[in-house]
Amino acid sequence: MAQEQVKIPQATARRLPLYYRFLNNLHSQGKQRVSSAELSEAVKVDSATIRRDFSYFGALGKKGYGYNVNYLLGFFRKTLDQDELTKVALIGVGNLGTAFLNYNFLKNNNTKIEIGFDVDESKVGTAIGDVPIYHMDELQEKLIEEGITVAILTVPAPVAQPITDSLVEANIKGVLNFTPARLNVPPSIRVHHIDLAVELQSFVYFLKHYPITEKELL
Amino acid sequence: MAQEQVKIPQATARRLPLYYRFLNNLHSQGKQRVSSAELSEAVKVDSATIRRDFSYFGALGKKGYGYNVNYLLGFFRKTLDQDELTKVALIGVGNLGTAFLNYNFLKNNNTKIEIGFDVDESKVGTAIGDVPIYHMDELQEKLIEEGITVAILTVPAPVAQPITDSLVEANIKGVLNFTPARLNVPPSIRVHHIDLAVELQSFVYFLKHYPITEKELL
DNA sequence: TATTCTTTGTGATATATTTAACAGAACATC
DNA sequence: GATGTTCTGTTAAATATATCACAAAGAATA
Repeated sequence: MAQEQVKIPQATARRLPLYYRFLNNLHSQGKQRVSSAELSEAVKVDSATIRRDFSYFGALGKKGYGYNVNYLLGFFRKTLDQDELTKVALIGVGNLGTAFLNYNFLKNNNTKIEIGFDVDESKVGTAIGDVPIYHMDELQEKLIEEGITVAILTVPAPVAQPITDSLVEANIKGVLNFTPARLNVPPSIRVHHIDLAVELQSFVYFLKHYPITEKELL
Repeated sequence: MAQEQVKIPQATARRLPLYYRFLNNLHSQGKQRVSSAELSEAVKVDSATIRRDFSYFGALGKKGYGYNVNYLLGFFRKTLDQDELTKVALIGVGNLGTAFLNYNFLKNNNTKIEIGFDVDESKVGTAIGDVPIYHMDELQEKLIEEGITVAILTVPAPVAQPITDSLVEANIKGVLNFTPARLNVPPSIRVHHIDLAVELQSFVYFLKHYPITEKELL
């Protein structure tokens, strides 16, 4: 498993998949080179931040030229383990879950939803976006069988914790939690929480209380 | 429109809706008081961070006692403008959009999706979770008519920019963008970008490259 | 009332992240 | 080549965020 020499800041790590996607776009548009300023325009991240981010991986660009799209893409492919597939399970095939299944992470990706689970008998046995749906009763068995260690949790809030306990027993290592519940897990397990209601509410709060500054208007 | 005396840090502002929700939970469980340590356990935020967050609004607690749930709830209700409803439009009634419509922000909320838009004729004229769906052609007319200034964008990536341009013309002030596209908008308009694919990919990157530290295992 | 216990609010500090600014390397042009 | 231009990589500084640690206020108990 690839491990950086020097630890990459988390903020940088979060932007890597974004850079990767836009580099892919540029590549398929036939672009050969790109400057941090151009990339900044596309991904809406300050160009100094982009240069700094890239510099954690060494000198990837050339002064006066910019970055070679192919080279950068190849580099990130390796760095982001694009060759090594991570299998993901989706727990809860409601509207949000179905959105994930239909998205199913396009081409060029190292991440694939392999299996879905729900309690709804009308969904069990079907496939959505080529992903087979199993009954929640088979959760542990199937996860262990497939060696899946990452789960996306899109179930109703009241069952989030019991299902998480079950995931933990099935040896899961990370849970991407889209329910409003805050999960209790052993410290060896990573949970990342994305709360759509909170996102909307804090966005509205920002709109009301944080007027656009002079500086931003420039 | 309420405006703080002192600017609240953004990180704090993002946590406010979370606190508010958990305080509501406590209240409906009949709890009278809560300490920062208890709240910390529930929302998974360090207790010192919670105390600091609260302290931006003044001395809301009592030493040796904690916080009075009712008082705090009342205070946040005012602070978060829970009495003033913000109307939101949902653009794009696919799976993700439908998830939002069905969620529709429960009781006690200052945020409500009032109207949805899609191009799919089979959806136009129906209502999902009590929210009426109109054709995208009527976007500008309806938004202006209803005085809606916040939009959730859940459309396919290729149409994200043209639709955003249309939203801007209709006087929208904020866009919560769930498409992978990075939007170009005038500087007076706020965009918050939530990219589900990037979230998943960077989460997987974390799992692989950031082993749990000693400290976290305590 | 005296004593002990609890828990806040915050100064001090640590950690993390962003941004400005620019020297110098490499490109482009003549 | 010589000259001017472009654009990186990075130093320094600013900004933002989180956490420790503890005095002091008040609650609880005896």
